[in-house]
Amino acid sequence: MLDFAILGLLMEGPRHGYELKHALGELGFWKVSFGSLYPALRRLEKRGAIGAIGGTGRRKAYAITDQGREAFDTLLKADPDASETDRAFQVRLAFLGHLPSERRVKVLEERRTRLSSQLRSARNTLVEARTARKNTDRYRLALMEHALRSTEADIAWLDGLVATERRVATSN
Amino acid sequence: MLDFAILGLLMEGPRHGYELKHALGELGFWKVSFGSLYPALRRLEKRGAIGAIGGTGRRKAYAITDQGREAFDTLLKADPDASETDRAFQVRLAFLGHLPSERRVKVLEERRTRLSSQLRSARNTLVEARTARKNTDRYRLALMEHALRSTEADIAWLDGLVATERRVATSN
DNA sequence: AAGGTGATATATCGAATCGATATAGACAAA
DNA sequence: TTTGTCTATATCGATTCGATATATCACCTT
Repeated sequence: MLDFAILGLLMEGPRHGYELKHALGELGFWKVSFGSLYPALRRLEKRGAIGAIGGTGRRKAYAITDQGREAFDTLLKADPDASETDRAFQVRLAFLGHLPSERRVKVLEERRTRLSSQLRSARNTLVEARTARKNTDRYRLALMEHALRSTEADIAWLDGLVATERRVATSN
Repeated sequence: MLDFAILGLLMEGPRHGYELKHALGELGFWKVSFGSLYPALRRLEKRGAIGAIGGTGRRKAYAITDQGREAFDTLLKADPDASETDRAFQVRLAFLGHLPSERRVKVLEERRTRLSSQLRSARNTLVEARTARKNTDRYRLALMEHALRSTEADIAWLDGLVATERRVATSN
């Protein structure tokens, strides 16, 4: 998924490593480490998906190649399987604009389905943990409740995104 | 941190691997993989922090040793440095009950400080991204806004925990 | 009783990622 | 000049992940 993210960012123009790290970090959900980033750049370069173009001084700017654009498209269009990570979804979301509108809604709704089922099982676990007989630690209960509420918030957020997407789509 | 989590769970009694995985998963923030868990168990066993006690049939139950209890205590009391991961904090929180009340409040407030500064920089990034001249993609803006709101929610949650902790502490 | 199925449980592999650290140029301040 | 801070690339060892293999147990069906 880091490869996908790098390709996505380079779709908008050349960047060097440090810039890519910051651009990813600004999205708010992934402070990628140098130990991941630089090896990934070399991976992509070896595959011919990106190419180093001369940067200023010590900087080493990379640009996406035609082959890289193809790889990005493939990853973008591959429909996310059920086991997709939170992070994988967020990366996908960051570049969702590259997909046509119907596809976007589909991605969002699949994610919603997944979160809903997570929510259901989290609720079950929580009511169990609350039974006096288990006597779960206060802080652990707090963690469970917080995770549950975060998931609820995520679902509401997704609903908002779907609503916006439909509104924008029909207004065209 | 996985080691810490395992030790913490074993503080309450012997468990086998599968149980540990589920117990961690139920906390809602970490679905640890077998590829992490079993090597961790062996790591801890080699260090003498845990010991295998005969489990039923195919199960291999582990119990914490005196040395393990010491290791747990050390990790518990080590004050978290600024670079502590989200996950590290959550694990710490899961076992915060083992600390005396004043210490708990300190941990919570340090975390709050950290999140506040994250929030500030996220806000700055967001207003920048919103300027017309940058013309940031809609979904990327949505991600940034969502991350920001999640952080706000986390802070509010922490405030609640601190309030509860103080209330409980003074009522004793 | 025999066979099938699904949940439980341990184990291991290669790859991705992390966190820490080293190095060094650019630029500013003292 | 020296000192320090920010930018930038790079690499190391350890951790964690995701996938997969394998075996056992519990339960159901025939």
